[in-house]
Amino acid sequence: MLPSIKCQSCSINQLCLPVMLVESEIEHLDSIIQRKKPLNKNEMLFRAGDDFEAIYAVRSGCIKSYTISEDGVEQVTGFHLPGEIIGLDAISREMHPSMAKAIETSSVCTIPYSKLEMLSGEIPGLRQQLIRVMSKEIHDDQELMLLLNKKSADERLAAFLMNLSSRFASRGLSRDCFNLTMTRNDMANYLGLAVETVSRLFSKLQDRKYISIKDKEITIEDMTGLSKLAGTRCN
Amino acid sequence: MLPSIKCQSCSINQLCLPVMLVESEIEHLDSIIQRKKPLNKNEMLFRAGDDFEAIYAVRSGCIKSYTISEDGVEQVTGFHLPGEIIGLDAISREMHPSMAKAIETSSVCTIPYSKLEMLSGEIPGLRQQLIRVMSKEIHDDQELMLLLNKKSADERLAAFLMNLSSRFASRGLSRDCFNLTMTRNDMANYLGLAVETVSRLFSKLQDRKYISIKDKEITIEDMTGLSKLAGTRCN
DNA sequence: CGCGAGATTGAACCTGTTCAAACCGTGTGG
DNA sequence: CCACACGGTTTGAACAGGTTCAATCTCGCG
Repeated sequence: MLPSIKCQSCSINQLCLPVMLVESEIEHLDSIIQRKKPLNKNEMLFRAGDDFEAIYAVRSGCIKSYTISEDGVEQVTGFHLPGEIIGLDAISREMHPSMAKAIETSSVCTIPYSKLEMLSGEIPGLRQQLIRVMSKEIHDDQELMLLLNKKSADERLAAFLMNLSSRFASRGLSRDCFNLTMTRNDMANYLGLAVETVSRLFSKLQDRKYISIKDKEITIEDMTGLSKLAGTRCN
Repeated sequence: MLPSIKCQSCSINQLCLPVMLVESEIEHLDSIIQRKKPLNKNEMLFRAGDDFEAIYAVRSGCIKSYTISEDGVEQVTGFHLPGEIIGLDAISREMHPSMAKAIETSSVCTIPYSKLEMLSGEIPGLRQQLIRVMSKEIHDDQELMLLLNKKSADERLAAFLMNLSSRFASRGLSRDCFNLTMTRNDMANYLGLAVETVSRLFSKLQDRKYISIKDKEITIEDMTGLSKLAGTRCN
């Protein structure tokens, strides 16, 4: 518990649950939130089958969420950046159907759901924001389905990079230079491709001067080109 | 407006928003719901870009929801049976990002969102159920992503049929004999396959006595076999 | 009867997978 | 301090699942 960190002063509170709240309401929300010590790389936040107690807001770092099918195949369902909420898929069954793991040192805010649910009865703005966040997740998932179902490997990777880029930008970070903290494996899994394919595509995108990569750091050299690739083009 | 139809007497109210409500609350909910005349086959319920006014509950028939990407490619995102709620992806942007069309004669209940939002401040059970429905949709979408990303064509079709089967069963209908109201094209699109592939797979599943098809009516002859196919197997 | 949308079947093709090998960087223990 | 092991990445070559294109079939409907 780190009492010094509060929603009121959190740099990303405009991306998170407090968006529509006034000062006094934020204080109220803040009072139910628990903040534990940061998770180390590869540490689990929750596992499939765990009782549903709380939803989580990413404060820093990056959390990977994924499911495992009966036959043991892993499916990465998302990479969550600061301000994003995790665990919403657990509400309906009161049990986590998916897992969440830190892919780099990350801190999260724990929001006990029963308290949030009560509070949302009192604060209309909180209720609205929670529902908006869920609605956005539904919408984003549908976009992802389109991506996975209808696009070629090139388009998928380009779209993935553009998506990351704009999410970093909306957090006040650079839109054309950022770290790819996840492994090639995780990316490939998320995009429904083989690792080898992703690796080849990175090489190709570099050859064609769309991007350049140094270690984990990617620089988008030709944003319009890449976005065109993500959209319509086929090769 | 058909005043004779009410949530209180609706045969599927235990699958719909009223699940957790007591009689008086259901009445209240019912009072804000509008019921128009049924939609004909191929009639649109809403279009992408439409202002978000309401969410919809399917009462009878089947509604297909789908998106269209910038480059005009259609992606079917779901087939909605009675009791299911449509339009939840529109809340966050106050605009419909997707389309919904009746694929057979269907009736829907229109639930004006501003009124629902207000009512959900007064009725905790309604708020909870709305959030559960959204949570379930998030979860279902993730399962679908796994299906599209990690499974072979055979597994996809088998899983699709099993999914329909169990949804019909939970509506008190036969779990092993039902109508496939959607076209092969829609199924293929939804599953991320070519029409031809779906057609071939149906033939194959019939040859191997998993199912039999007569016109639009499918009978599942070997439920355990089909579910095994949907799960682990590969050919 | 004949038209047209949807469904089925066949055959060639292509994108992305799989298998295999090598490479690179980092942390660990002798 | 170096050797080595190991996870992650890259590259090459063969393979396969599903697509694409084209032709035919079926059925409902004017």
